[in-house]
Amino acid sequence: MERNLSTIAAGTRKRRGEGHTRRDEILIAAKELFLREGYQATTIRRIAEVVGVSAPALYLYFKDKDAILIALCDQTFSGLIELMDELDRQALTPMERLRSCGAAYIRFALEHPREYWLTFMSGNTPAEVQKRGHKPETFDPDEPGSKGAVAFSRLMGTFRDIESSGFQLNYPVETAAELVWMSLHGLVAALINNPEFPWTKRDVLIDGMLDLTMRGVVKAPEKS
Amino acid sequence: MERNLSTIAAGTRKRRGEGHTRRDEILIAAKELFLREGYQATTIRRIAEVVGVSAPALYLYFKDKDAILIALCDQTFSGLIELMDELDRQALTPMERLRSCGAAYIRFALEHPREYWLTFMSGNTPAEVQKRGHKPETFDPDEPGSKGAVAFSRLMGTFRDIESSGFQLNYPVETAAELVWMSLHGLVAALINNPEFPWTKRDVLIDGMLDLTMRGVVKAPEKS
DNA sequence: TCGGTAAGTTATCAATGTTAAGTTAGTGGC
DNA sequence: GCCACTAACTTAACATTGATAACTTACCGA
Repeated sequence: MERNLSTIAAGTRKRRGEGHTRRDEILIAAKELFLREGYQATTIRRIAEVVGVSAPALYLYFKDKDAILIALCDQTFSGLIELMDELDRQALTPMERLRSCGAAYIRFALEHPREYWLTFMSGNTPAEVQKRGHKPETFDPDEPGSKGAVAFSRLMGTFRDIESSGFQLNYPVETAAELVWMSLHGLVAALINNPEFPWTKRDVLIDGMLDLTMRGVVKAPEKS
Repeated sequence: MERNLSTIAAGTRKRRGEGHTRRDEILIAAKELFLREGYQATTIRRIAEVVGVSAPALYLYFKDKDAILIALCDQTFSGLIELMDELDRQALTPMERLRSCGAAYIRFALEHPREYWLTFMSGNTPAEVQKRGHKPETFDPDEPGSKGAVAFSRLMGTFRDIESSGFQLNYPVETAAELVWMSLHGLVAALINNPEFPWTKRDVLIDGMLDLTMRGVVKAPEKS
């Protein structure tokens, strides 16, 4: 438990206008600690210690501890979006792209389980859920905490492409995208949250879930 | 936020041998508070106050705060098991029973979203996940925290019945059960955790997910 | 060079989970 | 009847936590 994490820049004070680099340092340290010890177990003081700065200094850059987590979630979502951009660049049929997208999503989650956990499963207490029951009427994709919706809308775009390329869906695009994402999330959430449970082989589960969702959502083409 | 929760039994001290009733009172109060305010937001002192007892008294009955949550999770799982018992008593074909079981699961989750959240999504920090990577070699279904596995094995039984009643599955029973449960969990987890997200209609999503999983897991019978 | 302010510090707060140590009161044995 | 035993508590305190208030430092532009 005592693996040491060297301080990033002990004693150096940032030049004027260079505060954002300190902000980045905080994010790097916080991410490392959140992933290693968990969100709750990571204290503001510990983050500050790793950065090489006093604890209250963090409040110059983040409203509170949650804001640090939200910023990190946005980073993760941006990573997912980039991952989809890459798939767009490859010459794939929309169907191929959908499956690749699903496979990439699962791979990302299982290769970075703690990051996935942090992003998709660490927030959201029931109390919070009850509180913020309202949405802002104007959607700003750059405001903290809204990169997730951007990523999801990209998935919907893939379904639109599938439909306009001649395939028939069993559901409207929104519903199809939601069902597929929910299924994949259910898979990785279970695997990540209960790694000790005696699941059947991962490869079987992954391929099984991809088959299940693809077949379930897009109509089998008529044999001609 | 100030809804008052009357104390259960202020000032009365339990007779000798009646400690377990105090334990039950603690569970009732803790459940109410956990559901209302969330796990983190609920303090040991507040639970004690509602029960009408001093804070350290809780440690006579529970090792720590987590132990209270685990006991409540077991209660929830027992409820799910009972729900399945009820379906067993109805005269249904195995296929009907599977779908009813899935529908009942979803209904339970959406009717008691906070209880579901508490049971399936509130624990499991990444740190914990890394720590308890070992399982006890002897499985005791009555030891705290293991009612979940019992409930899941019941679902597998349903798949065994389907198979032995002549249907063919696309996967081994374990895999089939896991895929179905994961999908349904993904659905309700998303709906519960992000109720403000503009999902398509719930009924469509629920029926869609049930269709998707059933069709995906059991082979369509040959038309004769 | 010097005032404004970005970038920090120290001191302190109230709240939290948990433990130590002492107290009360019911009960079985004589 | 009473007395030792112990189940069922209490009060006091601890170390840690997230967060704030108030003060300081040092860089940069005019």
